[in-house]
Amino acid sequence: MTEKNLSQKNDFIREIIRGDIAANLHEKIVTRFPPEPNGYLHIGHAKSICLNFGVAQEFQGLCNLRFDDTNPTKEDQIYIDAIKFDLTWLGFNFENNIRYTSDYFEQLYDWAIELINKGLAYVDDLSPDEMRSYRGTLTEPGIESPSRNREIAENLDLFERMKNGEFEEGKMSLRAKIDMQSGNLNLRDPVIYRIMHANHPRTNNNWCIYPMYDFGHGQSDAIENVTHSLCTLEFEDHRPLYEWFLENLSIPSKPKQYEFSRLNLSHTILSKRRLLKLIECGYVTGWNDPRMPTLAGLRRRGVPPEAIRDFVGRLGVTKSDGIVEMSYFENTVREHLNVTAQRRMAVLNPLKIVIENYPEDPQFKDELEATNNPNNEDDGFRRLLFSREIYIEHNDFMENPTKKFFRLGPGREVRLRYAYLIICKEVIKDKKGNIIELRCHYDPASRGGNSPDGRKVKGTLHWVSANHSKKATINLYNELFTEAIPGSNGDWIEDVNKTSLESLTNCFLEPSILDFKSNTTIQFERLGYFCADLNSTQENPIFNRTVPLRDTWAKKT
RNA sequence: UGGGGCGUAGCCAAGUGGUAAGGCAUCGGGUUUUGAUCCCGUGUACCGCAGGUUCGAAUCCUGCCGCCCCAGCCA
Repeated sequence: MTEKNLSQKNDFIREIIRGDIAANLHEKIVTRFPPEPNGYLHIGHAKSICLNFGVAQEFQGLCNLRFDDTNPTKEDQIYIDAIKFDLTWLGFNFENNIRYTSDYFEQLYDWAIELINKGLAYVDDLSPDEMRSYRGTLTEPGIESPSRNREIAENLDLFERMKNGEFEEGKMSLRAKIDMQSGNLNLRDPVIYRIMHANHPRTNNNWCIYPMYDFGHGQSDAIENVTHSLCTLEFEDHRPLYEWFLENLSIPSKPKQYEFSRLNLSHTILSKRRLLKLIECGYVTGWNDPRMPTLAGLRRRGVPPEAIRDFVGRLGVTKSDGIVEMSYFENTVREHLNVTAQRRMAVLNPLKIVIENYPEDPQFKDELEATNNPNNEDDGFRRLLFSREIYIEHNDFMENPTKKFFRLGPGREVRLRYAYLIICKEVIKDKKGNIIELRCHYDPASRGGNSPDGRKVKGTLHWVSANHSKKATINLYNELFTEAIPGSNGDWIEDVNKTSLESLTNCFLEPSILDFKSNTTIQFERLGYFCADLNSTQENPIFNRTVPLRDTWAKKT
């Protein structure tokens, strides 16, 4: 499905919304994307982003970006900034709809007091350990805390003192009074406020008690008049609690929560906790390492945002959790790049060729014309300088060619793309027997790569002029994990791919490649899609491989 | 022996009682100055299993099996 018929998307969530609209339930559809600013956005978030913003767009509604900042010990302004940047890059506008759960701290506090006054919440002085043992287990009911029947007045007083900073962290907490027998552990008197003597990125030292997710989320939705609160499957059994608060509080609206399955991608991990560990342990260089499935990593790798949007759109939205093959993602990326990327030539592992019958005069200027993008005439042509000494890819030559190898070999003729037909006359080796140079002859009549007499050449090779090309470093990225599902045979960290990065430092680029900035991905013909790294300079060019071209030849051999 | 979900080809996924869409992958073939792209073709899916209802069930009922999530003062 392409983005053009986005409106045709049909999944259980959109079905529910259409039903609600038909039943005239809402004036306007409102959704929200609620990241916790404790890490960078990854492609799994992109699914939620496209769903929430997409739904709002399709039904002429609204989608708020709401930072769920209720845990100051884990959150940071740098993440808030990074999330905004990534969201904009992905192509979504939220400037007028930014919210923070911390905007509602005052209201949330009042609601907590409302709950106390209704006898539906109490201050507990159980320690975290005690609370755990009182909670029971999956199969045994919990037992009630001794504090459970504290007088309302005392609860009010204690809660006020919690707020005033009279207690240490962990000494007191505010709990909802629900049901210690419930089969749903979330309903066994969940903590709704805890003490944290921590500085908050936005409210600074105004508070030393902070609401828990369950107490903050639904009510924030209600404040924002969210109609459809879309979250992932693991929150399914939080829904009764979500509804319990809305039921028992004087809230302004009644949002509904719906859950869909989160995205799992093979050969990578989509967990902020684990991603952070990869960084901390030095397996990658940071959140924006090109191997990371983060939006920042994918961007640096050269993946266009359109491809990400299209990819998550193709997956659909369901409640069944599966694992999507990485190759599916790569294919979507190739599909976009194939039509948009300009073509250039670069040689990764150079093998020098001297064309013996080519003019030796250094003043001789031989300019050839090359198409920039066969899929887009508007990209026009460029001029390529040819010369007597060129580089081709080392593996485009075989001294003893196998039957189906149709590239260069002794006595064989191939075409140099946009240039000439050449024949290999001699193979030159060093003392160890390594091939270090080829001596060839070219056919002047084949200029442009044409075959003047109609003779067939099976191979067309990319090349670069030895004297005119620019030396560069090229990073080839492979899968971050060797296992499709990291950790399926033990510790996930053991499955980190030791060769996820191959850095080649003796590569040669056609000069015009240096004109491309890191936000433009181009194709190196016959190799793949590449883009300039963030740290690339004119003096020290560095290019990252976004994704290789499909290679059915390599596959067979 | 608790609660909540999910189970349609290798992967994603339509389907909502009338006799199994589509995409990706795979494998063939054609075109090609990128072994890319493009174009054609290619799958016996015991619709988790077993019963039942029905003229007819992936779709309804019952029972079973498998997988995922939940015992943070994380989100």
